[in-house]
Amino acid sequence: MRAPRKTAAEKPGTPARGPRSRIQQRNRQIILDAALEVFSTHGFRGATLDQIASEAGLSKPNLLYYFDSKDAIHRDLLTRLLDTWLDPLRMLDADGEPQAEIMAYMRRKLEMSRDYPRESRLFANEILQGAPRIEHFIRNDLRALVTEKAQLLAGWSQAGRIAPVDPYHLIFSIWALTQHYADFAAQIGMIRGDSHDPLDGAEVFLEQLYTRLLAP
Amino acid sequence: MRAPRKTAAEKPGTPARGPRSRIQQRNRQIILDAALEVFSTHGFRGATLDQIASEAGLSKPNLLYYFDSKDAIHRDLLTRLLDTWLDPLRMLDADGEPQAEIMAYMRRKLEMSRDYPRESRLFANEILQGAPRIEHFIRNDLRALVTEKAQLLAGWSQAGRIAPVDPYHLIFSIWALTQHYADFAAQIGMIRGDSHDPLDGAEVFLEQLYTRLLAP
DNA sequence: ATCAAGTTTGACCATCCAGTCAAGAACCAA
DNA sequence: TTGGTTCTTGACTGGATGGTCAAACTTGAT
Repeated sequence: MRAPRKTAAEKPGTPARGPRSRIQQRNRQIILDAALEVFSTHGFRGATLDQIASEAGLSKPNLLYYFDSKDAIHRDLLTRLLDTWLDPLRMLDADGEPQAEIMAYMRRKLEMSRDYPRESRLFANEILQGAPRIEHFIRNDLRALVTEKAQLLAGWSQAGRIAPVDPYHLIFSIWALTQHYADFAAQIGMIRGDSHDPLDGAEVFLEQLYTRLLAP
Repeated sequence: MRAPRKTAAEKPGTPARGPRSRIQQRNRQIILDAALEVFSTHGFRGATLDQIASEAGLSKPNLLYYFDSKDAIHRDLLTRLLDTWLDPLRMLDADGEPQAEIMAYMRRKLEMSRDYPRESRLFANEILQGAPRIEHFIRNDLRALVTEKAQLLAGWSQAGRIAPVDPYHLIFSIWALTQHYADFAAQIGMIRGDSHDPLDGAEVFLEQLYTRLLAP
């Protein structure tokens, strides 16, 4: 009776599956959205359940009716995030035109900073703290994907299809440049004026940068 | 008797000045160093006085003999950091050779990521949270400096001495690319292997990048 | 050696906060 | 309408944490 719809498939640790009532689905979504807002700006320890509850317009015990713990909410957010975090890089196509592929990857990452800045900050917070909760993801999934794509990039370099560049630093540079617009948005806003869109001009600049960097 | 050497010059808010005993100087330094370690990885809320005390090898009440509060330690760290945070950009010389000046600025920032990664992460944490404690610094000091240097860069662009680039995004790109190696060091380490120096190859890559970007 | 000032700490307090619980309210199928 | 299920919450608990304090210890100038 503690957790709703407790079925065999919903053991703790197993992501909750199966059908949920409309109220369940709606409130879980509201809670996750509120929690994303709070966790992404205050970090895990800095966030309180009361803050999240207030942001969600629900009572604190009510949150804990839908999620087992503060940690469970955070874990859920991270899990959903990581599921899609790799997609842009995964789409880098070995059969495509090298420059266009890299440019498209950069554009996809920039879009993520524009459309999901809170997710980016949640991730940044996690890395800053030493990535304690996603270490396995980085060491396994992310590492494997980066290694694979770095080899692809290295191949393009050696074939003279792009300039000879260190493929790892090329990937890191795309992460750094695109995520900066989400993670440091507060700073950029204060410098350029808060009404100014932080990403204004970013795409043109980054296209210019990578066009010049990659030209063979 | 609560605070040591309480003189008129040491009102709260005023940075403590005047002579301090050797023990004072030594222990304040030890505390600040321990606090930097803890704050930079766990953030302000995530850090506890017990953690800092343990890291410093002192008792918790002893910390509070040297600093009025947890907040005061954090404020002290930030103040010291901001004092030097602007220096690399400030040194960008209007009378120098444009490309060499920008390259030297990039190198100075990269050096800071190498030599002071904890300070970089402390700063990053603060910005992620919306920069509540350093808003005035960013809106005033940093904003003025960036505006000034952006005009300098714009002048160089218009004079054809460097390629025509958006000066603000040029500055942001240097921040993003250099600070990434400090702020996301954990991720880089997990991908490239923890024994590998995260900054290995970074300087060469960034020189290549900015050489190609800035060539008129 | 002496003693006043500076330094250290065990014990303590007040608050905050994650999580519990039992009772009540809303919902829905029959 | 009825009765069981799902949802909601006020009141509470235990532990963590920032901060206090008085007493004890150390230091150094005389």
